[in-house]
Amino acid sequence: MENKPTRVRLLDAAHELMLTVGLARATTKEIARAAGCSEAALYKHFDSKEELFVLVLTERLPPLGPLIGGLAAEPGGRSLEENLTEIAHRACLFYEQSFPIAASLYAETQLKRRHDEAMRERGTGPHIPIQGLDAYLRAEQALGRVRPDADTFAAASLLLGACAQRAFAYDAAEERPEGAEFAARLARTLVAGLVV
Amino acid sequence: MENKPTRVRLLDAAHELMLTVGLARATTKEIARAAGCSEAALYKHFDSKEELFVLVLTERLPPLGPLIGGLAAEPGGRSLEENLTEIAHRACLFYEQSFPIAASLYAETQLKRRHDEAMRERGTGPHIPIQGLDAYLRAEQALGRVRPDADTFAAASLLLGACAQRAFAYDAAEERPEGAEFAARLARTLVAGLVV
DNA sequence: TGTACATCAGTGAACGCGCGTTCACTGATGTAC
DNA sequence: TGTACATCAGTGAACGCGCGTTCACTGATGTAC
Repeated sequence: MENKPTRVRLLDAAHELMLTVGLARATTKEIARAAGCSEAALYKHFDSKEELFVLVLTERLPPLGPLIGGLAAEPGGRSLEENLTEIAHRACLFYEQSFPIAASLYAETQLKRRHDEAMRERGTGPHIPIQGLDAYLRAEQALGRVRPDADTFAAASLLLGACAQRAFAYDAAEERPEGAEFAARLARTLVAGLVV
Repeated sequence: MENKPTRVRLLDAAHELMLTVGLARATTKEIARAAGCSEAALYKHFDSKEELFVLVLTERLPPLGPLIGGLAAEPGGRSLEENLTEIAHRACLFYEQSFPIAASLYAETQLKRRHDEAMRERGTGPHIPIQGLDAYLRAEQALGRVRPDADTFAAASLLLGACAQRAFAYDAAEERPEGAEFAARLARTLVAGLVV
């Protein structure tokens, strides 16, 4: 198929199938076929189908936490609203990509528990980006660019929550709001508030 | 088991198993066992396992849209922040209950498409509450209780997004924020904004 | 009231199928002397 | 250089199992005369 190593082709194929047909129909037969090798070859590279899935989850889903953590380390720079817009934009892209796969774990609660455990041990997880954004906002607060009595955790939850929900709320609808513009609108609204 | 009709016991059992072991392991054998009848009886009441699942999805998941729609019809009353707190609180409970089941559809994209189609035809779906809250905020805007230049759609996305994300972001963590307090913090932050 | 038949909710046992996994094997490449 | 053996990535065919589904059947209840 391609000239990548078989192991990589198998991870690619599993990832692709999890997105297109879903976890439940991503069978070893289909994965092997998409990777251009035999099912037996799959078992030369991975102990089990479940191990392959866990590796896709931990290796293929891009981390959002570090990205936000970096910003928290050096607040200031461009305006608060500009920084929040960029964070929201990246979060939109991140959730768009990772949500469908992460969500499908709810169909296999046992696999989900195993994955949750693995994330907890590695100190990561879906609540980490919220913590990171919270930390960034507190750093801005220290610089006087955020109101001293503002609830930074609630603000972080609002911004990232909207980006995450965007990934699934428009699946049944015609189309979802475009990421960049959506991010800018969220940031502006969060910064300014609803009343004067 | 209980003295409800068999059909209802089967729906209950399917619902319960979807939550506990997940869609993938909610087999006809287990559902029948939990309902206290034979697998054959299941097929007397439902054409297929998939039909049973679709019925759980459409009949058992409480609607959030109407609840918010009702508020939009009569804005005013208590303060804006109080109204938003109540909406957020109810949204937290709603997503907590429905998210795990709705998410597991991502593991079976074919079943998901069928369910998306059914929702579209009934004029419902996960984006409807956002529209409803948007409409409510515009009504408050007309009353002068929301800034005239505020982005009501962005605000609705922020508030409900945070409530939805709460349902899944804390699964791997120790515990999730308590709903009522979380709702109040979100509402206050959204109303007031981050800068003066 | 008794008899004959119809309807209904439900069952135990079997069916075929597709799944994850393993088996014995192959052909190509590397290595020791 | 030739020979003998080791290693390695990979295969085709089979395995047993659990799944969704169907089959022929049962016992209880209703109904006509």
